Amino acid sequence: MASRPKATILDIAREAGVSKSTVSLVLQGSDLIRPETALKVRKAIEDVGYVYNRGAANLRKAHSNVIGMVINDLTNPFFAEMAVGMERVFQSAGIVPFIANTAENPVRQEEVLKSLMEQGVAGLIVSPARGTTPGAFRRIETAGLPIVFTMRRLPESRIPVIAPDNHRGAWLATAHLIGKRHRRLAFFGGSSDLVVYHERLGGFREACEALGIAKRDTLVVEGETSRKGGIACLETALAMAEPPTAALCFNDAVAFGVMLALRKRGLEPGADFAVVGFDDVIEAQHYMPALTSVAVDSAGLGERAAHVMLKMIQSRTTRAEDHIGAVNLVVRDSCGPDRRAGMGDAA
Amino acid sequence: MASRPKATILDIAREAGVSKSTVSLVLQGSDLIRPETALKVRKAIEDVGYVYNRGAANLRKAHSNVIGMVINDLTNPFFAEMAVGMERVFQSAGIVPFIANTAENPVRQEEVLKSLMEQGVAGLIVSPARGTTPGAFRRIETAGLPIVFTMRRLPESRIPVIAPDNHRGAWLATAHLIGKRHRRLAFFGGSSDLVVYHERLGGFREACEALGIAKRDTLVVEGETSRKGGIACLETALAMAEPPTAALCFNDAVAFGVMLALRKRGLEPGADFAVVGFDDVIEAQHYMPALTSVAVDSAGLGERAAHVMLKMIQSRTTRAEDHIGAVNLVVRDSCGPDRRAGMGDAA
DNA sequence: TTGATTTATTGGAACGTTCCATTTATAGGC
DNA sequence: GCCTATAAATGGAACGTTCCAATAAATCAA
Repeated sequence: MASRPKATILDIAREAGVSKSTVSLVLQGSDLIRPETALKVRKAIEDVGYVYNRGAANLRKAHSNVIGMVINDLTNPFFAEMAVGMERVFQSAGIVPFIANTAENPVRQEEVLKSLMEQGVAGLIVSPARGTTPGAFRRIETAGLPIVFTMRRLPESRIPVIAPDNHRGAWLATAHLIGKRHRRLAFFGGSSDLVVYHERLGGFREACEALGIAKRDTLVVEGETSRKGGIACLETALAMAEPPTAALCFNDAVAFGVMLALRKRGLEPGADFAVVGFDDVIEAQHYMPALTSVAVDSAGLGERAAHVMLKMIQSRTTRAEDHIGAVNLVVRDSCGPDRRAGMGDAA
Repeated sequence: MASRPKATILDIAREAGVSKSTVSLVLQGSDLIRPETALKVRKAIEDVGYVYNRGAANLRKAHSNVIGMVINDLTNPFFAEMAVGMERVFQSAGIVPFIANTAENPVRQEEVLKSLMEQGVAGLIVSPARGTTPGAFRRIETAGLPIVFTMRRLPESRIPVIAPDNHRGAWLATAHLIGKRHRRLAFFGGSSDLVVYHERLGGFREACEALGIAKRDTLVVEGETSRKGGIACLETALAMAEPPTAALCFNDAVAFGVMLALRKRGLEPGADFAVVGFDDVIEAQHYMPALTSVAVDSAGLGERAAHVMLKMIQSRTTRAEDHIGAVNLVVRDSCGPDRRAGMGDAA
């Protein structure tokens, strides 16, 4: 019961009547060992309740087989799905990734990265926390540790990025709204300290311009990227003199918030006000009404990132191509045509 | 750029013109070192781009400061919240927990546990995967490693458990339904290989019996603990000769599925069929109609589990009290009275 | 000045592995 | 029988820390 001094390969060696080197070789599955000897050793390993000390091994081997995944928000199903996609790939490569959550806190992120590095990880996949300072990854870069970013990029960093085509996604969604006869459009949620925000907002703006929506007929409301943020955005938008009739939301959480706020005001999402989300989390298809959203295949991007990381480790390089994942607009029930525009047409 | 041989305390010592012992002491913040010397050393640390090798340190120190959290399903917001609760506690204790996902796969769980142990974790918090074999944790127990279970318990294990009061929660929810005049009740979702299932179903059964619902008027449908499972459960239930008018669901995901299936059949959840969930995930309050559910405070239980773990590590013990968390029923809009019963009364 | 005491610093062994260079045992060729 | 080739097993140094015991330097009491 009491934790006796834990067994080492020397204990195994004694138990099996061989040398520590032999035990080491058995542990590594070497074929230099006679099968009967290996069997004997394996039995001893069981008997003494041995657990391998990877720390000691890494001291000699230099390269571990653990990879760190640093996620900005695990409670967001979008990032959770991405993490699971990565895990799938690593599992089949015989690697156990350790996940750490930063909760969008750059300080926490710093601690987490430090700890992971001290642990001697072979590589790092990071979805950076909001407000990450540009220098936060310099230590890692100078250490020559393979690292990739997912979903988010940092302003002037040269670290490879695996992310969806935010610009095109926003463009598609905006074009869809315009195609439904909406003429006064809003962009809801997000804040300008995120590169993703600029990408999505940029797509929105360009689509508006290209498809003949005047700048004065567009409204941009920054806000939290959560349901609460969405609720707030809608409130401010509807308080305007000439409120928009449709909104592209920074992400699905914001969109859900907008739909809730509409309902609370007795308005029907889709019929009375069109809303499009971004990310297409699983909940999107289950909401009432089902949410039209830009699908980014988070799990697929996670897998991709994992593959890139594996290749980097294998080829001992610290460079890799960026990958911009395809997106597509999944049209559901949350954006009918602008009613007033419709009526105007018919009349 | 190319990864030069990484710096060690010896490099620092040379750079700063002191001995490695001095560097080691500085690293540990010892007050045996003259402040000016410490400063000099710290500068050298920066200059050579040193990263601490915890593996090497653990070789001597025996006790690491990393804790493993093994979660059965990170994509389930219920478990994600719990994980975040734990993290909060560990963070303020200066500990970085490593999270690993098992995706309800006992084989994967085995790998993950092995890897965590090899890494030399100081303790383990585990939410066991479904179908975990009873012997899966023997290695850990014999190693004398502190371990606690959260949310789920194993049949004959003596490992401490932090879990909600499932029995009472189910009792409360069932009583609520009966109080709403429902007389034919169902229990939807879950499967009997989970202890939690028996606890919740037991609460349901006892409440029925105590409050005068005959066993033949209750229906139990096993199923996946997901939306899909909920949909399937409702289908089979409504295909019965005398279908139930209300259901307690194994968890919220099942409840969401049931509500979706009702809508698909043109029935209104709440008015036409009452549904109660379990866990009270954040989405519950945002659904239409808002879901009545048994709140278990997953984040709180996570925090509790983390505290227990810290205490175990600190007191070098492997035993701890079980903790059964209080639950309470959050009544929202998803269960009106049985219409027929109501009409019968009025007539 | 000398010896005792305190304050800073240091060398060296130890931790549990891996892996190279050896040694020992086994087999084959003649 | 001896020599060589192959197969199997082994000892020892090294990896980067910590920490004890020891030393060196500074301070103090006499």
